Amino acid sequence: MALPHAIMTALLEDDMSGYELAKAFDVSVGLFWRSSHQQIYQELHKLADRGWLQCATVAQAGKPDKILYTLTEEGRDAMAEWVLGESRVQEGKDDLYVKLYNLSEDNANHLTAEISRRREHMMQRLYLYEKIRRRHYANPVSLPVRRKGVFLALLAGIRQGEQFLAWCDEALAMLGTIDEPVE
Amino acid sequence: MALPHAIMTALLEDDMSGYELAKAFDVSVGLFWRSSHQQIYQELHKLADRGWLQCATVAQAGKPDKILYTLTEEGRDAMAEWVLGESRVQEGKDDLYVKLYNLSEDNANHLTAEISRRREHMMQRLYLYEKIRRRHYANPVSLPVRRKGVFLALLAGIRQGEQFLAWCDEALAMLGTIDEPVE
DNA sequence: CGCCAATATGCAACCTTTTGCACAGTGAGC
DNA sequence: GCTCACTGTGCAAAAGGTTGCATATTGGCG
Repeated sequence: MALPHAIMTALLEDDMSGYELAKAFDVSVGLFWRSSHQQIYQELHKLADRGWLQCATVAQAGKPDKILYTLTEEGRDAMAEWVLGESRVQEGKDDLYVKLYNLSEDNANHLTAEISRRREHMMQRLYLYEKIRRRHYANPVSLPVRRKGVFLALLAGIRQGEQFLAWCDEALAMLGTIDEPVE
Repeated sequence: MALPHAIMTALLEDDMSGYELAKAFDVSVGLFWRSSHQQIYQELHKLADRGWLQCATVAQAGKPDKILYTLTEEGRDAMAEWVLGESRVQEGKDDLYVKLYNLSEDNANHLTAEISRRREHMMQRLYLYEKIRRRHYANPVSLPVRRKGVFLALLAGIRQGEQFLAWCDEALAMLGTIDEPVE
């Protein structure tokens, strides 16, 4: 289970509140381990209880108070240890492919539309990836070690995305040859 | 949630028992929606209660009795309806990438080993995919409609797998440039 | 006969994730 | 003053999934 570690990863460099964390997630580790703000708040409590995070209420000008979380030494140690553990192969779960097992003349149009939507969604995702890449990882060879790891994760996202677009095109071409049912 | 529908998909062509289903899963829909036998047995009960499956105890020679499940008309209707619904984009969750966010000299060797293991695992998976492809989907254009859908799912698996292997090689090359810490 | 492996089904406890809701402070605009 | 949007935190219930155990039949091997 990686959520607590994904959260601590986000806190490696910056102290953050739950709200900030939830937003930062959308453009960093969260790209590889998504979760909702409810889950994040809950997990932050657990991590603080375990002594891996420390928290402090901070007053802000023009905004409600926030609770700032800081990674403790114990937290850093736990992270280092976790990385050295076994990680299980993540098996895919995507109902799009289950639906494809049920392809028929009746639903070919619908599935075509779903794949188009997925394609569109992935294009946006790739646009985000490329923006991050250009901004922070233009020259990967010169990066410090940790950032090289982040770059590799980003690269995996980019490659997967590009591959998915190509598959969508193949799939759409094939689905285009299926005739609609006569009414 | 697609588990019930993945199960019904597996029962589209053949009636099966929970045990047979669990095994069939490993080489068909289960490739895209994995689940444990416990979950399958549980779900079969629910589906039978809902009237989407019918069950019958069957005596066997040389083996314990089994409970054979058959898709009902209601079940088929529910499937057809489900395919036409919205399916949400499946966000990836893989701790390998979270771990890469924590790359350091201390864990580079470990992560190299993990990626190698993943690569090996994916090679085996691809071998299975290719075996299925050669055996059943050598000439996709001539397939009946439903089988074309299955082929497209298979193709997605193959493409994703090949892309992953290529990424592993890139990652391993980059990790190879990181020096071990001096003891 | 005893033991193991394969076939076959299932419960119960637990953990994780999702869903829907609730509350409260602040600034901007009407 | 009212409403809206954004910031900020959280609970509670339900659904989904994992882990570990329990049980029973049959056939094969030593």
